[in-house]
Amino acid sequence: MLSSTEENYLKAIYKISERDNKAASTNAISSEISTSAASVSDMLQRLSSKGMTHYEKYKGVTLTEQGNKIATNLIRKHRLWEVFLVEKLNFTWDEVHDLAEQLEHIQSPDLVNRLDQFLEHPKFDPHGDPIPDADGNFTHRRQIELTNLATEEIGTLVGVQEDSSTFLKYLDRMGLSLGTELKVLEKFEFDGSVKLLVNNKEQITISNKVCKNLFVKK
Amino acid sequence: MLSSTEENYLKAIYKISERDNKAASTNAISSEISTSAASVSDMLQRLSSKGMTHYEKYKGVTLTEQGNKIATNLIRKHRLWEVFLVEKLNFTWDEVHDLAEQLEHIQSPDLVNRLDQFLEHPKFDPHGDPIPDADGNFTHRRQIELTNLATEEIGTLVGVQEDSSTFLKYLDRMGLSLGTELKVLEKFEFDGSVKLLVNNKEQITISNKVCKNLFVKK
DNA sequence: TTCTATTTTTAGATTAGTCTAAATTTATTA
DNA sequence: TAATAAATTTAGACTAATCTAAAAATAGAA
Ligand SMILES: [Mn+2]
Ligand SMILES: [Mn+2]
Ligand SMILES: [Mn+2]
Ligand SMILES: [Mn+2]
Repeated sequence: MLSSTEENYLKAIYKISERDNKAASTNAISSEISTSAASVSDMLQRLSSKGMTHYEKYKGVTLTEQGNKIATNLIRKHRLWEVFLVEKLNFTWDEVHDLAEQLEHIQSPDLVNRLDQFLEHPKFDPHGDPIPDADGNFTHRRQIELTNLATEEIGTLVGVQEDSSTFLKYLDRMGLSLGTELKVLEKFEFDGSVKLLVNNKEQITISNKVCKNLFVKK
Repeated sequence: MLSSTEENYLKAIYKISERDNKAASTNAISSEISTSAASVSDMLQRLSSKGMTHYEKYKGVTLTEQGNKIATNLIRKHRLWEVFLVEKLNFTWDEVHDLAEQLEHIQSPDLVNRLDQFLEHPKFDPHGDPIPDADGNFTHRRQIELTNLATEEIGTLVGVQEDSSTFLKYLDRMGLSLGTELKVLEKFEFDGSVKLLVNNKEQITISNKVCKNLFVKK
């Protein structure tokens, strides 16, 4: 049984390895969880002695099968709780992440599966991220960055890269939510901003930075 | 903001003070939370310096208004989560306590009230214990120990003293649950055991120890 | 009231997780 | 390839929470 702290390290390693497709470096973990590199270095040795990670000094760290299983299960719990908070308790999508960060550490063999059943086995969380099943398998979805949509092409918003509260609130203000249909009207080469037709109604212009954080399905 | 550990001390102090109607002693707390008296003594000084308790060396400890508020809110959260687990996730009443012990420490100003709303403001938890409202007020119910029911009297089972899994499972086996109607058929003076008519159907005999753990409403 | 038993507190040590500063290793650049 | 920069690890210290053993205070009994 791992502590919440140890679990958070596993999650960070999982996230970084997936993003960069290589072993997670001490510094990467350090900035991911806002902890000093010295503390991270220390923890990596402990996690390895517990069989959670493969670690060679100065070479970075990867998850063992066991570590991967725990990390995946944490993600499963995190995302299921987010669905619960939005669907059942009517929280908004920008409010649930921090709460899920706490709830994902609740220890119970049964709870997560009962929650899954209660929510009717959702495949995606409120931010469009896939929820792994009990065996750790993710539903894969063909999605592309909005920046890769050509002029006149149409896509449906299915996910976001970032899930900071400020970004999500900005999307709400712009009338953008998961399922929204977007048509690219014009792409401005100057700064990469894009003019969109939203749900065949309003026209809005969003910056390149926003574009890069939106995933659509053609 | 207090740690889970500190919160558990406040809960223990609350529980003991209520039960014994006096300041909680170091030893009482020690046995309540299975921690050495030395550790308790140490923690009591810390809690007092944080304004959570009134503490005088060798004289025991009581909660301040602030400490009381936090303890009451923990009980509120604990019991609401128990209702959630039983009503929504179909856990049995003997499975939920340990999970609620974890869930009660989730920090969120909003969560508990939304949960309360989602559950439609339950007044009692699955063990018949009252759930305090947002202001800390408990619903009081006139209930008596089953041992105080005379022969031929009828009562409805509304609560249990103990909520250990073994006791609750025993009650399940005997066909006893909250709401069950009980008629006292015979009281055996020899060992204090009692013969009951359950829901006007079966007859069972239960020990004095069991009797003392059951609350009924006439 | 005085001795003894019980309760409580203090002293000193331990573990997890963290930090800063210093040392070491690896990577980059001239 | 040698010097320098960056990344990583080690050393040493701190806090929260715990323990055991010892000291001190209180309560109970003779
Ligand atoms: Mn999240
Ligand atoms: Mn999410
Ligand atoms: Mn309980
Ligand atoms: Mn209960």
